[in-house]
Order: sequence, then structure tokens, then C-alpha cells
Amino acid sequence: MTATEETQDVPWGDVTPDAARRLMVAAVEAFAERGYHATTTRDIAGRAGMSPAALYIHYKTKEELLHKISTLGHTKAVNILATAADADGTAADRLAQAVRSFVIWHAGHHTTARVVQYELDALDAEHRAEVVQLRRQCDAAVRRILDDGVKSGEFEVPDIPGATLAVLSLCIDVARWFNVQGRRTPDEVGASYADLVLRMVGARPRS
Amino acid sequence: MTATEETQDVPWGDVTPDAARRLMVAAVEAFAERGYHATTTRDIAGRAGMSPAALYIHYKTKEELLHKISTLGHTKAVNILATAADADGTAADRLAQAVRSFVIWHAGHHTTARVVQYELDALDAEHRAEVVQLRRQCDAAVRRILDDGVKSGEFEVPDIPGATLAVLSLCIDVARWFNVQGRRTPDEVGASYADLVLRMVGARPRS
DNA sequence: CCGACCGGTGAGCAAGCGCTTAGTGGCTGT
DNA sequence: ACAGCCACTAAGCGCTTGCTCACCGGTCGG
Repeated sequence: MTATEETQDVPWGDVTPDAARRLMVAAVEAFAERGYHATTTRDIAGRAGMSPAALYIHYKTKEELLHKISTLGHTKAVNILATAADADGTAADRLAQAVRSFVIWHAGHHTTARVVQYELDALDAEHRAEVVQLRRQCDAAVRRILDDGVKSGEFEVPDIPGATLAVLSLCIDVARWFNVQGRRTPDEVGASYADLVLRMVGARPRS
Repeated sequence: MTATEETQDVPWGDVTPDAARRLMVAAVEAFAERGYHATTTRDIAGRAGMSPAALYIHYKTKEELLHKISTLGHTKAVNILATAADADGTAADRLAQAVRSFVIWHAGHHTTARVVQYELDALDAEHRAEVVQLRRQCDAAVRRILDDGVKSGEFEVPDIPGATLAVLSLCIDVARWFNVQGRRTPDEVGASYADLVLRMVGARPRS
């Protein structure tokens, strides 16, 4: 799976009806570009080619729209990391795969990722708590790999929670700086970051 | 210099008069907590114990306030990195010092850092261009260290621009996740991150 | 003793916000 | 052919926003 397969891979590909999906895509673009609070419902509707009132046929509030985007995005993130963590292979293979695919997603879908990672505070308390649960699952998946690697002697990590945080942090920040006009493709960044992370955890052949 | 020295080290310690500084501190807190667009001028003035109109005696607009905060913060960041880059010692020493002090600042002043790193888009075009120039100087300082380390054989880095980006990225993201209630102190995170970065660049004794 | 000065306030303006409601036009099943 | 339905719109409501302005009270030179 590469980041250029947009048609089927888009997280909200199965959002129906068509108008609801167009509104969601418009909202993701607007939120990523200007931020949730700087985006107006008129802007979202306008990008989707509809009147402002049309938004409220498909979504109860502007916040519900953000909540749906955030939940879909976080679910995708959990899937990516859990798939890599639960795969067969050495801890190094699984860590490299986790970082590579997570980074490719953050770069390839950096608009969605930006909303998912940086607009959490705009959710109301209940919705935020829901999403925080999904984030804990991301953390758990990476920690599982690092635990295994330390146990098998592949990794040398003095502080596993700290290293987990650092690995996720490095990947997440890709959403902030990645630019489509830039020189790097998502695949290149993914490969490069997988290497950097293996060095961070002191990876070496299984002893 | 540790992160607990607040009195003299605060970036806006020399902002005068007193009321202007109180407004700035209030704005930093509010922007960091809720984001620029979600913060009202009434909120800022209220936190500073003043009426909404008082803000406009000291600042022309809400955006000017953000601009001043952003400029002061970025100047501090450039100073930290340039000081480390231009110090004596091996490339490894200078890189460790750059990462340590940069991370300590991001953790210790994580409210300021959050505004500096994540509210860039809220600046108008002219002010943003100004601040982007300062960011380039941050990049240049780190790149200088990596260049030296590769030349001297201390580091093994296949892609210097990419590694520069990754190092800064790791440090910057500290502002997003760092929490005062958390277990880690700024100094601990700084030391831990300096180690991680040295591993990332494949640091080894000078050959 | 007093007038000029100036940091600060209370009240409020125009604009823009999220969201609602009454009404419309184009499909659908019979 | 036509009634029922529903996605969608035009208009606009109530409110908050960034910002302004007429006014106030303490301080200070003469």
C-alpha cells in the first residue's frame, strides 16, 4: 500500500450520502488549512458547493463534524499501528513497519492528520475523552513492540515509556511540517524515519 | 541554567510597561490553552485584571500581540541553538547541548513554545514571513553541527537536511505533549532526548 | 493650587458567527 | 398524472467578536 492510492484508501471513502462526504472532505481541508476555530460553517459549505444551511441536514453541529473526522482518523491510526505490532517477524521488523506506515499516512494524508493531531482541544469534553482512548491504543501498540524488542535483546532502551513517546512524537510531527510541494515523497520519509527510529532504540541482530 | 529559573529567564521579562507585560503573559497563557482564534480579547484583558479596552492602549490589534510573542519566542530559540552550534567542543558535545537546552526550553516554557510553534498560521502574511526567517536560522544552526560532525567522521548521516528536520521536529513536538503534571522534568526530558538524537546521527568517537 | 497629561474604564458599534426556519424544486411510487 | 417526500436554499435571528470613543481620576510641573 502506497500513499498515492487515494481512491480506495481515503478514510472517509465509505461516508454516505455523497453530500455528507463532500462536506467532510471540505471540512478536513478547511480545518487543516486554517484551524477549526478560524473555519466558518459558511466556508465549509462553500467549498462543498452548497449553502450554509445544508451542513445542518447531515451534521448536528460544526463540532460533530470535527468529532467524526477525528474518530475516523484516529481509528485509522490505531489500525496501522496495531497491524504492525501484531504482525509476525522480529521486533525490529515490526517497529520499522509501524513507523514506516504511520509516517506514510501522516505525510500522504497530512491534511487529515493535521486535524486529527492538532485539533483535539476543540472537541467537547465527552468527545475528547472518547478520542483520548483511541490515542492510548496507539501508545500501547508501539510500547508492545518496544517491550518485545527489549525482552529479546534486540533493542537497548533505558526508558520504554519515554522511548514510546519519542517514537510517536517524531511520527506525529510529520503532519505539521510535511508539504506536498516539498522534495520528499511520503514513502521516502517513511523509509528514512524507520531507519532513524531503529537507531534510536539501539537495534541490533537478535542475540 | 535550569528551567526553574523563571524570574530572570522569562523571555518577556524586559517588556515594559508593567501593564503591557501582564497583558502579554495573559495572552500567552490563553493562546497556549485554547489557541489564538478561540481566545477573545476580553479573555486576555480579564486574565490581566483589566478592561477589554486596555489592551488597545498597549497593542494595536490582537494579531500584533501574537506577533510580538512569536518574535520574542523565536529569537530566544535562535539564541539557544546558535549558542550551542557556535560553542567549542566536539560536534557530539554541541549537538547534545543544542538538543538539551532546546528541549528544556520547550518543556519549561511549554505555553510560550506552543504559541510559537503552532500559531504561526494566525499571523498575517508580512509578520509570518518575518518569523519564517528566524525559523530558517534555527534550521541553519542545527545543520551546521551535523555538517561538522559528518566532516569529522563523528556522525554517520546519509541525508543531512532530512536529519536536521527530524532533530528539530523531535524537539518541537515536546511543546505539544509536555505536561507540568507529568512525571518527567524538563531536565530529564532534555537529557533523554540528547541521548536519542546522538543515536539517531550514529555518533561515535572522533576518528 | 491647578491645568495638562495619560493610563485606564463603561458602553457600545459594525460585522461576522453558529444555527434555524419557512419554503422550493425535483425525484419517486402508484 | 400527481401526491408525498426530502435534500437543499434564502433569509435572517440572537449573540459574540474585535475594536472605538467619550469620559474619568491620579500624578506632576509651574
